[in-house]
Amino acid sequence: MNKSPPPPRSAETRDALIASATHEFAARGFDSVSTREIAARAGANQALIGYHFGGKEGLYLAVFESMRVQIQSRLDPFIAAIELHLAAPSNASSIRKYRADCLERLLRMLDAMAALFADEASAPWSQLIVREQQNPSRAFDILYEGFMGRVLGALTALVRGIRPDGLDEADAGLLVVTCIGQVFAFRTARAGILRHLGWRTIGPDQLTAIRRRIRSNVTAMLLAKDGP
Amino acid sequence: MNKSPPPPRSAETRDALIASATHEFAARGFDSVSTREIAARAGANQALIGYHFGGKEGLYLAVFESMRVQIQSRLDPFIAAIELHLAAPSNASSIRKYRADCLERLLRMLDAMAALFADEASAPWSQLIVREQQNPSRAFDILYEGFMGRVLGALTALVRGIRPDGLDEADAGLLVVTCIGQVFAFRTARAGILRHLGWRTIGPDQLTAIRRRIRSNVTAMLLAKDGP
DNA sequence: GTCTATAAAGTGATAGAC
DNA sequence: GTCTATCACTTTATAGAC
Repeated sequence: MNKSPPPPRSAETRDALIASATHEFAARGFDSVSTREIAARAGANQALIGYHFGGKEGLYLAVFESMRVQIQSRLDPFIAAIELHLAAPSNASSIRKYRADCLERLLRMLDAMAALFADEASAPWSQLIVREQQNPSRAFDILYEGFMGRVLGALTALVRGIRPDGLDEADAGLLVVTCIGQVFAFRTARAGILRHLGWRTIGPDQLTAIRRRIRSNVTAMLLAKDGP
Repeated sequence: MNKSPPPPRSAETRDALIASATHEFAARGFDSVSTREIAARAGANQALIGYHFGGKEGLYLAVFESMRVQIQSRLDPFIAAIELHLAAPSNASSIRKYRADCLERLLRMLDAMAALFADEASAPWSQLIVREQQNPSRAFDILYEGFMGRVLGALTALVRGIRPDGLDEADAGLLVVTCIGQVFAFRTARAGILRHLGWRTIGPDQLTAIRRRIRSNVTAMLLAKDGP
Protein backbone atom coordinates (compact mmCIF):
# COMPACT_ATOMS: atom_id res chain seq x y z
CA MET A 1 0.00 0.00 0.00
CA ASN A 2 1.14 3.58 -0.60
CA LYS A 3 0.89 6.48 1.76
CA SER A 4 -1.95 9.01 1.94
CA PRO A 5 -2.46 11.10 -1.27
CA PRO A 6 -2.21 14.75 0.01
CA PRO A 7 0.34 16.50 -2.24
CA PRO A 8 3.41 17.35 -0.17
CA ARG A 9 5.16 20.03 -2.18
CA SER A 10 6.65 23.08 -0.55
CA ALA A 11 8.69 25.12 -2.98
CA GLU A 12 5.90 25.29 -5.52
CA THR A 13 3.45 26.62 -2.95
CA ARG A 14 5.93 29.18 -1.72
CA ASP A 15 6.62 30.39 -5.24
CA ALA A 16 2.96 30.52 -6.16
CA LEU A 17 2.22 32.59 -3.06
CA ILE A 18 5.05 34.98 -3.83
CA ALA A 19 3.95 35.36 -7.45
CA SER A 20 0.38 35.99 -6.43
CA ALA A 21 1.38 38.44 -3.70
CA THR A 22 3.73 40.28 -6.07
CA HIS A 23 0.88 40.90 -8.45
CA GLU A 24 -1.67 41.88 -5.82
CA PHE A 25 0.55 44.04 -3.61
CA ALA A 26 1.83 45.85 -6.68
CA ALA A 27 -1.59 46.58 -8.06
CA ARG A 28 -3.39 47.50 -4.88
CA GLY A 29 -0.99 47.95 -1.97
CA PHE A 30 -0.34 46.05 1.24
CA ASP A 31 -3.42 46.97 3.23
CA SER A 32 -5.89 46.68 0.38
CA VAL A 33 -5.16 43.03 -0.27
CA SER A 34 -6.32 40.24 2.01
CA THR A 35 -4.39 37.07 2.66
CA ARG A 36 -7.42 35.15 1.45
CA GLU A 37 -7.28 36.82 -1.95
CA ILE A 38 -3.57 36.12 -2.28
CA ALA A 39 -4.06 32.49 -1.36
CA ALA A 40 -7.01 32.08 -3.73
CA ARG A 41 -5.04 33.49 -6.69
CA ALA A 42 -2.15 31.18 -5.84
CA GLY A 43 -4.48 28.19 -5.61
CA ALA A 44 -3.25 27.67 -2.07
CA ASN A 45 -4.71 27.70 1.39
CA GLN A 46 -4.83 30.89 3.43
CA ALA A 47 -3.24 29.24 6.45
CA LEU A 48 -0.12 28.45 4.41
CA ILE A 49 0.92 32.09 4.44
CA GLY A 50 1.45 31.77 8.15
CA TYR A 51 3.24 28.50 7.78
CA HIS A 52 5.66 29.57 5.03
CA PHE A 53 6.26 33.22 5.80
CA GLY A 54 5.16 33.70 9.39
CA GLY A 55 2.37 36.04 8.34
CA LYS A 56 1.29 38.66 5.84
CA GLU A 57 4.22 40.95 6.57
CA GLY A 58 6.69 38.12 6.13
CA LEU A 59 5.17 37.40 2.74
CA TYR A 60 5.51 41.06 1.80
CA LEU A 61 9.20 41.01 2.62
CA ALA A 62 9.62 37.75 0.73
CA VAL A 63 8.14 39.42 -2.33
CA PHE A 64 10.80 42.14 -2.21
CA GLU A 65 13.57 39.68 -1.53
CA SER A 66 12.53 37.66 -4.57
CA MET A 67 12.42 40.81 -6.66
CA ARG A 68 15.83 41.92 -5.46
CA VAL A 69 17.40 38.64 -6.46
CA GLN A 70 16.00 38.80 -9.96
CA ILE A 71 16.77 42.46 -10.61
CA GLN A 72 20.25 42.17 -9.19
CA SER A 73 21.16 39.24 -11.40
CA ARG A 74 20.10 41.17 -14.50
CA LEU A 75 21.77 44.39 -13.45
CA ASP A 76 25.07 43.17 -12.09
CA PRO A 77 26.81 42.71 -15.46
CA PHE A 78 25.90 46.25 -16.49
CA ILE A 79 27.11 47.82 -13.29
CA ALA A 80 30.27 45.78 -13.22
CA ALA A 81 31.08 46.93 -16.77
CA ILE A 82 30.57 50.55 -15.81
CA GLU A 83 32.72 50.25 -12.71
CA LEU A 84 35.45 48.57 -14.74
CA HIS A 85 35.28 51.23 -17.41
CA LEU A 86 35.54 53.99 -14.85
CA ALA A 87 38.45 52.33 -13.12
CA ALA A 88 40.45 52.07 -16.32
CA PRO A 89 39.91 55.22 -18.37
CA SER A 90 43.24 54.64 -20.07
CA ASN A 91 41.48 52.34 -22.52
CA ALA A 92 40.01 55.33 -24.29
CA SER A 93 42.02 56.73 -27.16
CA SER A 94 41.23 60.27 -26.10
CA ILE A 95 39.41 62.28 -23.47
CA ARG A 96 36.79 63.13 -26.03
CA LYS A 97 36.20 59.48 -26.79
CA TYR A 98 36.12 58.60 -23.10
CA ARG A 99 33.40 61.12 -22.41
CA ALA A 100 31.31 59.96 -25.36
CA ASP A 101 31.68 56.46 -24.05
CA CYS A 102 30.46 57.41 -20.59
CA LEU A 103 27.48 59.16 -22.10
CA GLU A 104 26.54 56.15 -24.19
CA ARG A 105 26.69 53.88 -21.15
CA LEU A 106 24.43 56.25 -19.24
CA LEU A 107 21.96 56.39 -22.11
CA ARG A 108 21.87 52.59 -22.33
CA MET A 109 21.10 52.32 -18.65
CA LEU A 110 18.24 54.80 -19.02
CA ASP A 111 16.97 52.77 -21.98
CA ALA A 112 16.82 49.73 -19.74
CA MET A 113 15.04 51.68 -17.04
CA ALA A 114 12.52 52.92 -19.57
CA ALA A 115 11.69 49.30 -20.35
CA LEU A 116 11.18 48.65 -16.65
CA PHE A 117 9.14 51.70 -15.78
CA ALA A 118 7.32 52.68 -18.91
CA ASP A 119 6.49 49.32 -20.42
CA GLU A 120 3.16 47.97 -19.25
CA ALA A 121 4.52 44.43 -19.25
CA SER A 122 6.85 44.91 -16.30
CA ALA A 123 4.31 46.78 -14.20
CA PRO A 124 4.48 44.86 -10.91
CA TRP A 125 8.11 45.54 -10.11
CA SER A 126 7.98 49.20 -10.89
CA GLN A 127 4.72 49.58 -9.01
CA LEU A 128 6.22 47.96 -5.93
CA ILE A 129 9.25 50.22 -6.12
CA VAL A 130 7.03 53.28 -6.34
CA ARG A 131 4.76 52.19 -3.50
CA GLU A 132 7.68 51.46 -1.26
CA GLN A 133 9.17 54.89 -1.86
CA GLN A 134 5.89 56.51 -0.81
CA ASN A 135 5.80 54.62 2.49
CA PRO A 136 9.25 53.16 3.05
CA SER A 137 9.33 50.10 5.29
CA ARG A 138 12.00 47.50 5.87
CA ALA A 139 11.32 46.37 2.30
CA PHE A 140 12.83 49.61 0.99
CA ASP A 141 16.16 48.72 2.53
CA ILE A 142 16.12 45.49 0.55
CA LEU A 143 15.74 47.50 -2.64
CA TYR A 144 18.22 50.24 -1.84
CA GLU A 145 20.95 48.06 -0.50
CA GLY A 146 20.23 45.40 -3.10
CA PHE A 147 20.68 47.44 -6.26
CA MET A 148 19.29 50.97 -6.11
CA GLY A 149 22.26 52.47 -4.30
CA ARG A 150 24.78 50.83 -6.58
CA VAL A 151 22.96 51.96 -9.70
CA LEU A 152 22.77 55.54 -8.48
CA GLY A 153 26.41 55.47 -7.51
CA ALA A 154 27.53 54.11 -10.86
CA LEU A 155 25.46 56.62 -12.82
CA THR A 156 26.75 59.51 -10.73
CA ALA A 157 30.30 58.42 -11.44
CA LEU A 158 29.47 58.30 -15.15
CA VAL A 159 28.07 61.82 -15.03
CA ARG A 160 31.24 63.09 -13.41
CA GLY A 161 33.18 61.33 -16.13
CA ILE A 162 31.18 63.12 -18.79
CA ARG A 163 31.49 66.50 -17.12
CA PRO A 164 35.02 66.94 -15.85
CA ASP A 165 34.38 70.65 -15.36
CA GLY A 166 33.55 71.80 -11.87
CA LEU A 167 30.58 69.60 -11.14
CA ASP A 168 30.55 68.69 -7.48
CA GLU A 169 29.32 65.39 -6.10
CA ALA A 170 26.00 66.86 -4.94
CA ASP A 171 25.15 68.43 -8.27
CA ALA A 172 26.19 65.28 -10.15
CA GLY A 173 23.78 63.39 -7.92
CA LEU A 174 21.02 65.85 -8.74
CA LEU A 175 21.76 65.49 -12.42
CA VAL A 176 21.38 61.74 -12.12
CA VAL A 177 18.08 61.85 -10.27
CA THR A 178 16.63 64.33 -12.75
CA CYS A 179 17.65 61.99 -15.58
CA ILE A 180 16.01 59.03 -13.90
CA GLY A 181 13.03 61.15 -12.93
CA GLN A 182 12.19 61.57 -16.59
CA VAL A 183 11.88 57.81 -16.96
CA PHE A 184 10.24 57.27 -13.61
CA ALA A 185 7.43 59.65 -14.46
CA PHE A 186 6.01 57.22 -16.98
CA ARG A 187 5.17 54.97 -14.08
CA THR A 188 4.36 57.47 -11.34
CA ALA A 189 2.35 59.90 -13.44
CA ARG A 190 1.17 57.36 -15.97
CA ALA A 191 -2.52 58.21 -15.72
CA GLY A 192 -1.97 61.91 -16.38
CA ILE A 193 0.61 61.34 -19.10
CA LEU A 194 -1.52 58.90 -21.08
CA ARG A 195 -4.43 61.29 -20.91
CA HIS A 196 -2.35 64.26 -21.98
CA LEU A 197 -0.72 62.46 -24.88
CA GLY A 198 -3.92 60.77 -25.95
CA TRP A 199 -2.33 57.35 -25.60
CA ARG A 200 -4.33 54.32 -24.55
CA THR A 201 -1.32 52.39 -23.31
CA ILE A 202 2.48 52.38 -23.52
CA GLY A 203 3.34 49.80 -26.13
CA PRO A 204 6.47 49.30 -28.26
CA ASP A 205 5.85 52.37 -30.43
CA GLN A 206 5.31 54.64 -27.47
CA LEU A 207 8.35 53.19 -25.72
CA THR A 208 10.48 54.06 -28.74
CA ALA A 209 9.23 57.64 -28.77
CA ILE A 210 9.91 57.96 -25.05
CA ARG A 211 13.45 56.64 -25.40
CA ARG A 212 14.24 58.99 -28.29
CA ARG A 213 12.99 61.95 -26.30
CA ILE A 214 14.94 61.00 -23.19
CA ARG A 215 18.14 60.35 -25.14
CA SER A 216 17.83 63.75 -26.69
CA ASN A 217 17.10 65.45 -23.36
CA VAL A 218 19.88 63.80 -21.43
CA THR A 219 22.45 64.43 -24.12
CA ALA A 220 21.57 68.12 -24.12
CA MET A 221 21.59 68.31 -20.32
CA LEU A 222 24.99 66.74 -20.03
CA LEU A 223 26.77 68.47 -22.87
CA ALA A 224 25.45 71.92 -21.98
CA LYS A 225 27.89 74.34 -20.49
CA ASP A 226 25.70 75.85 -17.85
CA GLY A 227 26.53 78.74 -15.67
CA PRO A 228 25.23 82.18 -14.96
CA MET B 1 -34.89 78.95 29.69
CA ASN B 2 -32.55 78.28 26.77
CA LYS B 3 -32.49 75.22 24.53
CA SER B 4 -30.36 72.12 25.04
CA PRO B 5 -26.57 72.75 24.93
CA PRO B 6 -25.37 70.32 22.15
CA PRO B 7 -23.31 72.43 19.71
CA PRO B 8 -25.11 72.57 16.35
CA ARG B 9 -22.40 73.57 13.91
CA SER B 10 -22.08 71.98 10.53
CA ALA B 11 -19.55 73.70 8.32
CA GLU B 12 -16.83 73.50 10.95
CA THR B 13 -17.31 69.77 11.37
CA ARG B 14 -17.29 69.22 7.62
CA ASP B 15 -14.09 71.20 7.24
CA ALA B 16 -12.41 69.48 10.15
CA LEU B 17 -13.25 66.08 8.70
CA ILE B 18 -11.92 67.07 5.27
CA ALA B 19 -8.73 68.46 6.77
CA SER B 20 -8.18 65.34 8.83
CA ALA B 21 -8.97 63.04 5.92
CA THR B 22 -6.66 64.99 3.61
CA HIS B 23 -3.79 64.43 5.96
CA GLU B 24 -4.51 60.76 6.66
CA PHE B 25 -5.39 59.65 3.13
CA ALA B 26 -2.30 61.41 1.81
CA ALA B 27 0.04 59.83 4.30
CA ARG B 28 -1.32 56.31 4.30
CA GLY B 29 -3.82 55.74 1.51
CA PHE B 30 -7.55 55.09 1.38
CA ASP B 31 -7.70 51.54 2.68
CA SER B 32 -5.09 51.96 5.40
CA VAL B 33 -7.03 54.64 7.24
CA SER B 34 -10.15 53.95 9.25
CA THR B 35 -13.08 56.32 9.55
CA ARG B 36 -12.57 56.20 13.31
CA GLU B 37 -9.04 57.57 13.02
CA ILE B 38 -10.18 60.36 10.72
CA ALA B 39 -13.00 61.31 13.07
CA ALA B 40 -10.75 61.20 16.12
CA ARG B 41 -8.15 63.50 14.52
CA ALA B 42 -10.96 65.88 13.54
CA GLY B 43 -12.39 65.82 17.04
CA ALA B 44 -15.65 64.63 15.58
CA ASN B 45 -17.83 61.57 15.81
CA GLN B 46 -17.35 58.66 13.44
CA ALA B 47 -21.02 58.58 12.50
CA LEU B 48 -20.79 62.13 11.15
CA ILE B 49 -18.83 60.93 8.15
CA GLY B 50 -21.92 59.08 7.02
CA TYR B 51 -24.11 62.06 7.77
CA HIS B 52 -22.03 64.67 5.96
CA PHE B 53 -20.50 62.73 3.09
CA GLY B 54 -22.62 59.61 2.73
CA GLY B 55 -19.68 57.38 3.67
CA LYS B 56 -15.92 56.97 3.50
CA GLU B 57 -15.82 57.14 -0.28
CA GLY B 58 -17.85 60.33 -0.32
CA LEU B 59 -15.37 61.87 2.10
CA TYR B 60 -12.51 60.80 -0.15
CA LEU B 61 -14.08 62.58 -3.11
CA ALA B 62 -14.79 65.62 -0.97
CA VAL B 63 -11.09 65.77 -0.12
CA PHE B 64 -10.19 65.94 -3.80
CA GLU B 65 -12.90 68.45 -4.56
CA SER B 66 -11.61 70.71 -1.80
CA MET B 67 -8.09 70.33 -3.11
CA ARG B 68 -9.14 71.12 -6.66
CA VAL B 69 -10.81 74.35 -5.59
CA GLN B 70 -7.74 75.55 -3.74
CA ILE B 71 -5.20 74.60 -6.40
CA GLN B 72 -7.31 75.98 -9.19
CA SER B 73 -7.69 79.36 -7.53
CA ARG B 74 -3.93 79.64 -7.13
CA LEU B 75 -3.15 78.40 -10.61
CA ASP B 76 -5.72 80.21 -12.69
CA PRO B 77 -3.91 83.57 -12.84
CA PHE B 78 -0.72 81.87 -14.05
CA ILE B 79 -2.45 79.86 -16.73
CA ALA B 80 -4.53 82.77 -17.88
CA ALA B 81 -1.38 84.87 -18.27
CA ILE B 82 0.25 82.16 -20.34
CA GLU B 83 -2.77 81.73 -22.57
CA LEU B 84 -2.95 85.47 -23.07
CA HIS B 85 0.72 85.68 -23.89
CA LEU B 86 0.43 82.89 -26.42
CA ALA B 87 -2.61 84.43 -28.02
CA ALA B 88 -0.87 87.75 -28.54
CA PRO B 89 2.76 87.11 -29.54
CA SER B 90 2.81 90.51 -31.22
CA ASN B 91 3.68 92.05 -27.87
CA ALA B 92 7.19 90.75 -28.15
CA SER B 93 9.71 93.05 -29.75
CA SER B 94 11.28 90.14 -31.62
CA ILE B 95 11.02 86.42 -32.16
CA ARG B 96 14.10 85.98 -30.07
CA LYS B 97 12.60 87.91 -27.22
CA TYR B 98 9.31 86.03 -27.55
CA ARG B 99 11.01 82.67 -27.23
CA ALA B 100 13.03 83.76 -24.22
CA ASP B 101 9.79 84.94 -22.66
CA CYS B 102 8.10 81.59 -23.22
CA LEU B 103 11.06 79.81 -21.67
CA GLU B 104 11.01 82.02 -18.62
CA ARG B 105 7.30 81.38 -18.10
CA LEU B 106 7.86 77.66 -18.34
CA LEU B 107 10.71 77.83 -15.86
CA ARG B 108 8.58 79.81 -13.42
CA MET B 109 5.86 77.20 -13.60
CA LEU B 110 8.37 74.45 -12.86
CA ASP B 111 9.66 76.50 -9.94
CA ALA B 112 6.15 76.57 -8.53
CA MET B 113 5.78 72.84 -9.06
CA ALA B 114 9.06 72.24 -7.29
CA ALA B 115 7.61 74.01 -4.28
CA LEU B 116 4.56 71.77 -4.41
CA PHE B 117 6.31 68.45 -4.97
CA ALA B 118 9.70 68.79 -3.41
CA ASP B 119 8.97 70.87 -0.35
CA GLU B 120 8.07 68.79 2.68
CA ALA B 121 5.57 71.40 3.83
CA SER B 122 3.08 70.80 1.02
CA ALA B 123 3.29 67.03 1.23
CA PRO B 124 -0.42 66.10 1.47
CA TRP B 125 -1.51 67.45 -1.89
CA SER B 126 1.36 66.02 -3.82
CA GLN B 127 0.99 62.69 -2.06
CA LEU B 128 -2.68 62.53 -2.97
CA ILE B 129 -1.90 63.35 -6.59
CA VAL B 130 0.69 60.59 -6.72
CA ARG B 131 -1.53 58.01 -5.04
CA GLU B 132 -4.40 58.78 -7.34
CA GLN B 133 -2.22 58.33 -10.41
CA GLN B 134 -1.20 54.89 -9.19
CA ASN B 135 -4.80 53.76 -8.81
CA PRO B 136 -6.98 56.24 -10.66
CA SER B 137 -10.56 56.45 -9.40
CA ARG B 138 -13.25 59.05 -9.98
CA ALA B 139 -11.10 61.37 -7.90
CA PHE B 140 -8.50 61.47 -10.66
CA ASP B 141 -11.04 63.00 -13.02
CA ILE B 142 -11.52 65.82 -10.54
CA LEU B 143 -7.81 66.53 -10.68
CA TYR B 144 -7.33 66.17 -14.41
CA GLU B 145 -10.37 68.12 -15.47
CA GLY B 146 -9.88 70.60 -12.65
CA PHE B 147 -6.38 71.80 -13.44
CA MET B 148 -3.96 69.10 -14.58
CA GLY B 149 -5.13 69.05 -18.18
CA ARG B 150 -5.04 72.81 -18.51
CA VAL B 151 -1.55 73.05 -17.02
CA LEU B 152 -0.23 70.39 -19.37
CA GLY B 153 -1.90 72.07 -22.32
CA ALA B 154 -0.50 75.47 -21.47
CA LEU B 155 3.02 74.16 -20.96
CA THR B 156 2.92 72.23 -24.21
CA ALA B 157 1.91 75.38 -26.03
CA LEU B 158 4.82 77.21 -24.39
CA VAL B 159 7.24 74.51 -25.52
CA ARG B 160 6.02 74.83 -29.08
CA GLY B 161 6.49 78.57 -28.80
CA ILE B 162 10.07 78.09 -27.68
CA ARG B 163 10.82 75.57 -30.42
CA PRO B 164 9.24 76.77 -33.66
CA ASP B 165 11.29 74.21 -35.59
CA GLY B 166 9.59 71.00 -36.55
CA LEU B 167 8.44 69.81 -33.14
CA ASP B 168 5.16 68.00 -33.48
CA GLU B 169 2.42 68.04 -30.88
CA ALA B 170 3.26 64.55 -29.61
CA ASP B 171 6.95 65.29 -29.08
CA ALA B 172 6.16 68.63 -27.47
CA GLY B 173 3.91 66.73 -25.08
CA LEU B 174 6.73 64.31 -24.30
CA LEU B 175 9.10 67.20 -23.71
CA VAL B 176 6.67 68.67 -21.20
CA VAL B 177 6.16 65.46 -19.26
CA THR B 178 9.90 64.85 -19.07
CA CYS B 179 10.33 68.37 -17.68
CA ILE B 180 7.67 67.82 -15.07
CA GLY B 181 8.99 64.34 -14.37
CA GLN B 182 12.20 65.88 -13.07
CA VAL B 183 10.26 67.79 -10.46
CA PHE B 184 7.81 65.01 -9.75
CA ALA B 185 10.61 62.62 -8.89
CA PHE B 186 11.37 64.50 -5.69
CA ARG B 187 8.02 63.35 -4.39
CA THR B 188 7.69 59.92 -6.02
CA ALA B 189 11.24 58.75 -5.48
CA ARG B 190 11.89 60.84 -2.41
CA ALA B 191 13.13 58.01 -0.23
CA GLY B 192 15.75 56.89 -2.74
CA ILE B 193 16.83 60.40 -3.65
CA LEU B 194 17.33 61.53 -0.06
CA ARG B 195 19.39 58.44 0.62
CA HIS B 196 21.50 58.89 -2.49
CA LEU B 197 22.17 62.57 -1.88
CA GLY B 198 22.74 62.10 1.82
CA TRP B 199 19.98 64.57 2.64
CA ARG B 200 17.85 64.24 5.74
CA THR B 201 14.98 66.29 4.35
CA ILE B 202 14.20 68.75 1.57
CA GLY B 203 14.36 72.18 3.14
CA PRO B 204 14.87 75.65 1.64
CA ASP B 205 18.53 75.05 0.77
CA GLN B 206 17.84 71.77 -0.96
CA LEU B 207 14.89 73.28 -2.79
CA THR B 208 17.15 76.00 -4.15
CA ALA B 209 19.67 73.46 -5.40
CA ILE B 210 16.90 71.44 -7.04
CA ARG B 211 15.48 74.48 -8.79
CA ARG B 212 18.89 75.57 -10.09
CA ARG B 213 19.53 72.10 -11.48
CA ILE B 214 16.12 71.87 -13.15
CA ARG B 215 16.39 75.35 -14.65
CA SER B 216 19.70 74.41 -16.11
CA ASN B 217 18.43 71.08 -17.44
CA VAL B 218 15.27 72.42 -19.00
CA THR B 219 17.05 75.33 -20.62
CA ALA B 220 19.53 72.95 -22.23
CA MET B 221 16.80 70.53 -23.31
CA LEU B 222 14.76 73.22 -24.98
CA LEU B 223 17.51 75.19 -26.65
CA ALA B 224 19.29 72.12 -27.99
CA LYS B 225 19.03 71.46 -31.66
CA ASP B 226 18.55 67.77 -31.58
CA GLY B 227 18.33 65.36 -34.43
CA PRO B 228 20.88 63.80 -36.69
C1' DG C 1 -26.39 67.92 13.96
C1' DT C 2 -24.44 65.11 17.02
C1' DC C 3 -24.27 61.32 19.83
C1' DT C 4 -24.24 56.02 21.50
C1' DA C 5 -24.76 51.47 20.35
C1' DT C 6 -24.72 47.85 17.38
C1' DA C 7 -25.37 45.09 13.20
C1' DA C 8 -23.08 42.60 9.43
C1' DA C 9 -19.14 41.52 7.22
C1' DG C 10 -14.54 41.40 6.98
C1' DT C 11 -9.55 40.81 8.81
C1' DG C 12 -4.96 38.05 10.20
C1' DA C 13 -3.51 34.44 12.96
C1' DT C 14 -3.60 29.81 14.69
C1' DA C 15 -4.99 25.14 16.90
C1' DG C 16 -5.41 20.74 15.59
C1' DA C 17 -6.89 16.89 12.31
C1' DC C 18 -4.82 14.46 8.61
C1' DG D 1 2.73 20.38 4.24
C1' DT D 2 -1.80 21.14 3.78
C1' DC D 3 -6.24 21.41 5.28
C1' DT D 4 -10.74 23.06 8.04
C1' DA D 5 -12.57 25.62 11.54
C1' DT D 6 -12.57 29.16 14.48
C1' DC D 7 -10.94 32.90 17.67
C1' DA D 8 -10.37 37.65 18.58
C1' DC D 9 -10.54 41.74 16.60
C1' DT D 10 -11.55 45.50 13.31
C1' DT D 11 -14.02 47.47 9.70
C1' DT D 12 -18.05 50.62 7.61
C1' DA D 13 -22.56 51.75 7.86
C1' DT D 14 -26.71 52.86 10.29
C1' DA D 15 -30.83 52.94 13.60
C1' DG D 16 -32.50 55.63 17.00
C1' DA D 17 -32.04 58.71 21.30
C1' DC D 18 -31.35 63.50 22.18
